[in-house]
Amino acid sequence: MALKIYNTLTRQKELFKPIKPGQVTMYVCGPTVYDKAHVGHAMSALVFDIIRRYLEYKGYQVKHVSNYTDVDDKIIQKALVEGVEPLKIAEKYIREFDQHLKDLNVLTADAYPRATEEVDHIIESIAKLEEKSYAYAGEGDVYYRVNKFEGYGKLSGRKVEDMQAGSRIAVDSQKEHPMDFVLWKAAKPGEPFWESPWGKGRPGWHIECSVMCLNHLGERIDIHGGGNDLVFPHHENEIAQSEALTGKRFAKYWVHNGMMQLSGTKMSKSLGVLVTVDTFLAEHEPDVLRMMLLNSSYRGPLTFNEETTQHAQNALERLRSALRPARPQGDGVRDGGLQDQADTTYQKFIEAMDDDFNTAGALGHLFDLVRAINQARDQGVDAATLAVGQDLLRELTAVLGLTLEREEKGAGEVAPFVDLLLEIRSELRNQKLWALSDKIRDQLLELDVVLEDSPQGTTWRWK
RNA sequence: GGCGACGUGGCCAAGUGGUAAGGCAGAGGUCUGCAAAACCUUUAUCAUCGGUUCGAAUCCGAUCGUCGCCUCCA
Repeated sequence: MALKIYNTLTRQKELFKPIKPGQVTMYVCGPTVYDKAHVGHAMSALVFDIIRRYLEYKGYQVKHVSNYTDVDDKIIQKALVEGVEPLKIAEKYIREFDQHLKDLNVLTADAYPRATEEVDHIIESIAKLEEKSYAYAGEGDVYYRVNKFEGYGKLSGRKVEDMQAGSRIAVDSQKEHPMDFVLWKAAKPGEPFWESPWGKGRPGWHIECSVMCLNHLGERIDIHGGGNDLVFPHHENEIAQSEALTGKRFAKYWVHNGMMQLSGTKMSKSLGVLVTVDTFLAEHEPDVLRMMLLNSSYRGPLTFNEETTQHAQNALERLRSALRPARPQGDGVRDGGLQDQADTTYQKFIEAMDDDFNTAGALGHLFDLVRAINQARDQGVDAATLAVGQDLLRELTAVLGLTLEREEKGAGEVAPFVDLLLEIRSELRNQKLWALSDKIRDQLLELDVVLEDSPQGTTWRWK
């Protein structure tokens, strides 16, 4: 079976063939750290986490790098307002984001480079671009000469002429052409700066990614990812820079995730329309967000609201229902067709995921397995038989990054006491003392312990 | 104005030529002392119009609508 990935560059699904067999290099654009992260940022991280997990599941060795933009206008502005060093601001939000990634069960990347740590390399690269006359300086700034790069616009499908027509681009007097973009920004008084051949200044936004990519992953990479709002100009400019520098095709597959929508528009920091990761995690478990993504296409927009969140929570519970143990004193019925269903599920899961990470389709197949497992349990199969389905479910949900089995708060210590209560309640029920036995059930529920009676006995679980 | 994505049941959503997966919600039922859970049954002709075809949600064209990018943005 072969994996296909939608490539923004060619606008079609392509057979995935990494540059080096068995190995994948993946660079994902991370956030500019000037404020708290919102669930849209988390979405991007989660999408590429799922992609990475699946690639690894398929046996690829993945080298994953994701950056932080830790110097730019907004960070400087925020620092000014708060009266602290810009780097402190960046540091604070990087730490927060790191913690979010951990909380969201995102696998740790091989490197998290920061712009400010690579300034030497950035300067070298700009100088090299200048040498090759892809760049020119003007009053302390350095610009990229867009018309010098032939393929400019190939990723976003625009033509330089068309964009000129749109009058939204402010014409900068230093620029030879309105579409030229800044590689190096001269420092204004009070701004952080680094010494360079063009004077004191700092890197422009686009160059850092080209340079960090080059440094950490090489001249050519397999997958370059980010939100689809980065296609233009950011990724277009990265291509222009990197390919001008190396003379080689930069990224083989450009992968972009859709935007998180809130009340009909893109969730965005600048618009102030957002739900922060903190807010979300205060009310929901991390898997809920992941579940929302899994139930839709990573490339399309994703509506975020109370309803879609609740749906995701409920769907998660449904997956978990399959992992409940076999009935106590099950009569040991064998099979129940679980093995067949497991085989089918596995095959269809792979098929769906191979089709440009069709997680919604893959989930659908997992739910078929869930039903089969629950059916088998109802039929009274023994634990070993049930495990055939459950083990596969655990394996495949793990590929998606879901952690179905939660750390139960002190379950070990509590269990004997709950079991004792169940024993007493069982005796009460035998004597038909319903009021008392219901009281035990109700009060345990208040402590988040759910009792479930069945003809074979009573089981309990955490709510 | 330019470029792009999309429009499937109450909601989310899969499905790219042969008469519509799955989840959530709803209804009915099985089980149960009751409840919960689970299980069973049940709810669509795919934005609109036209075309191609023996046959289209699936291909082509037009229309309407939604969203993104074109300025910082995951």
